[in-house]
Amino acid sequence: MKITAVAETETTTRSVSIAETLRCAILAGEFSPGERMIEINLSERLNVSRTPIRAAFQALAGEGLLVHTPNKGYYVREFSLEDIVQAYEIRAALEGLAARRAAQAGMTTEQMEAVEEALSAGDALVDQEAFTPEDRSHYGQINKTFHDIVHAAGGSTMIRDMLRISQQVAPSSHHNVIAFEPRDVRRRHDDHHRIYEAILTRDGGRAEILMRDHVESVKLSLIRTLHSKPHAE
Amino acid sequence: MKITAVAETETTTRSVSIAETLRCAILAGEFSPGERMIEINLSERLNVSRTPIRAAFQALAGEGLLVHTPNKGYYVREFSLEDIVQAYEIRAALEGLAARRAAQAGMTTEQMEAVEEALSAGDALVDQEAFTPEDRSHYGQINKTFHDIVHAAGGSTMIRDMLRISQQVAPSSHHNVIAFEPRDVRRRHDDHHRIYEAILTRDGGRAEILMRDHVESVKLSLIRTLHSKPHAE
DNA sequence: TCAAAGGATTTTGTGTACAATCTGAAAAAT
DNA sequence: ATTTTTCAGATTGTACACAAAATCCTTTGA
Repeated sequence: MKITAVAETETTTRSVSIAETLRCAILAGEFSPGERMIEINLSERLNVSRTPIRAAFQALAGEGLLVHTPNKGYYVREFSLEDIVQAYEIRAALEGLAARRAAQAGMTTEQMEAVEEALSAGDALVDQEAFTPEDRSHYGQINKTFHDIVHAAGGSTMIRDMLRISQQVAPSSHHNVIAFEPRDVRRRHDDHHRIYEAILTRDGGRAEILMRDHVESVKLSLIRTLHSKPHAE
Repeated sequence: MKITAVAETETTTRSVSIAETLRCAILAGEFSPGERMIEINLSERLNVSRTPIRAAFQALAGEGLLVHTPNKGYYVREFSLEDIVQAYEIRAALEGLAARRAAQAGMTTEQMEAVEEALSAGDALVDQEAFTPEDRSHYGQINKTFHDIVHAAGGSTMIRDMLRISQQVAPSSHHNVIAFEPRDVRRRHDDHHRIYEAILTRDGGRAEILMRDHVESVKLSLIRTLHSKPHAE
């Protein structure tokens, strides 16, 4: 039998790992929106030449995290409030699509178990009077888990790519700013239950409508919040 | 195969103009899906060094026209039938969203005039018994005009970016392959009238539903066509 | 004949030098 | 004082050389 040399070292090129590094740094808010990304600057900080830095910049520009202006360079993309609202609209449309497809295709046993675990954990959390910041962060994770599983179950590669891009639009700073009243969180958690139910019963139309409205409600919360204190930045 | 080089205007860099050149070449089908893009090869044919070629590759990879594998290079992305179907689903969702937003926002006078012109031109075309290939190509342009105006009226920057990507998925070869029966064309042209009417009357919900179904119907045509002659390639 | 092994060739990844362009501040002119 | 001009420094764009990795082809062994 033919055995090709297996078990390669974790060979990733510098360009790829630097792109990963910078992606995390940008998403963590270590660069300000609109900030210019100076090649030689990062080249020194990361101990590589400009070449892999440029490659990483180009990759991140393709993902929409940086914007490029010829002869001027790369800048951290800044999102207007309008951009963020639009991103939620896109997410609503695409996550609705993914939920419908998930209902049509069905979930694997592992996915169902993972969703049920997330739902139970959420049940325990929202059953409190008030939320600590840790609770909020924890619920954020649970929420992400739920949506990720729906994407995995119903999202095609292309849908997931586009969802990833539209999710990057709302930077973490804004995400946390959104005032998540306990009442809103309970309502959204209840949405999760209903969406899962619709998927289980293979009701694609209902899953889609529920998911769309679920995501739209976050958009509306955002608009409401920023409307009541417009200059809260 | 001859690549028509884009004119080197002084206001843009080589990387940008080469990306433009290659984008057109790929969309025109001058490279086969899955084909490996060899840097030095193109570098000689276009009389530049490998550096701007690499930059162009990276940009095109960001747009989804090429895929990159570390240490192996860039390949022309190939789309499975499943990919194409998924792209139509995404388009249906996003174009529906754009139509709703267009209805909510309303159209400018110029946009309305352009749509009405496209609709009239279409009316004249579909009123025939049979279509020549020129007719079909002409109708394709009219169709594109209609959708572009709706995108312009209702699509945010982000929606339009994503639509552009999902429209690139179905290469021209496949596009033309789809058997557009006169009956289907007439039906779709009628859809355009109704969608426009819904936008004019500011009925966002109706505009969205009609547009979604309109795009989905193309998807279904495609599935039907490829099902009846599976190995028509 | 076939498959594995090895090396030569090709191709991509990276560093670096230099050219082209932009930026910002000081100097000159009104 | 304000605007324009100029120019030096900084930054990006491009070419090229070399290193690292993959690919291809020949050779070798059963």
